[in-house]
Amino acid sequence: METNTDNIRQQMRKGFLEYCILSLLEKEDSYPTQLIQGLKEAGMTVVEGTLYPLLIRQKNNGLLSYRWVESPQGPPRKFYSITPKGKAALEEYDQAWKELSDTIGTLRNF
Amino acid sequence: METNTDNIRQQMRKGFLEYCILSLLEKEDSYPTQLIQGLKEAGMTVVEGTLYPLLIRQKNNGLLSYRWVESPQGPPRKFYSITPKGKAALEEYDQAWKELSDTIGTLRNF
DNA sequence: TATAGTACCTTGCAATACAAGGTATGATGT
DNA sequence: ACATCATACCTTGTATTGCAAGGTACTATA
Repeated sequence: METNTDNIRQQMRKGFLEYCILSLLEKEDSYPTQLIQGLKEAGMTVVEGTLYPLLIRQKNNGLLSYRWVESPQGPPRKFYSITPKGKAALEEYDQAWKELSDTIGTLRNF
Repeated sequence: METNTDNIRQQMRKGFLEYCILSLLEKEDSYPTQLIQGLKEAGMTVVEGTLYPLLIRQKNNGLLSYRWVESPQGPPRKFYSITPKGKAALEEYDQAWKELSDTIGTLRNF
C-alpha cells in the first residue's frame, strides 16, 4: 500500500463507479466508450477492464438494460439504459452519499 | 450484488476507513476498541476483523505507531498515534476527498 | 487483401472488508 | 484455588472488485 496521491485517489474511488455510471445513464443512454469519456470529463478515469464487468453486473441485477445500435463507422454499439430498478438504486446512492458526506464532515470538522 | 441500502452504504465506505482512522487519531491517540466506538458515533460501523488488519497495514507503512498502556481493568491496550507521515497522508486524503466530492457534484448536479 | 480504427469482452492477480472463531489478561464470586 | 465473565487483541477463510494485459470482431480505406 503506497501513500502517494494517486493511490489514495484510487482507493477512495472504490465503490463509487456504480453510482457514477447510474448518474450518467440517468441523463442519457450511452455505450461503454462514451461512458468512459463521460467519467473522464467528470474527473474519474476508468479503464475497460473495470467498466465491462461492472456493466454486466448491473445489467444482471436489473439496474440496466441495453440495445444494439449501428455505428456510423465501425462495429455496432451496445447502448445501455437505466431501468426503474436502476433509478431506485440511484436514489439509494444519493442517500448513502449524503450520509457518507456527513460522516466525513463530522470527522474532519468541515 | 444486492441493491438494498445497507449494501450500497457498505460499498461506498470501501476505501474510506483509512481516511477516517487517520482523522480520529489526529485528534487523540486511541486503542482499537475506542476507534470502533468513535467511528460508530460518526456514522460508520466497523468490525474488528476489518480494523485490526488495517491498523497493522497503516503501522507497517509508517503512518501510525503504537505503545502499550495498562488498562484500569482488563488486559493492556494498544494505543495508536499518528506519525508525521500519517499526517501527510491525511492531507492527501483531504485533497482526494475534495476532488471526489467535486466529481459527484458534477455528475449529480449538486 | 492487408491495415487501421473502433468497439466489445475475458483472464489472472492483488487488495480488502467481513464473518467467524481463537488467545490472553484481570476482576469477581464461590 | 478455581470458574466465570468482561475486556482486548488477533487470525483464517471467503467474496467482491478494480486493474493490467491480452483477445475477438466489425467496418472503412489503401
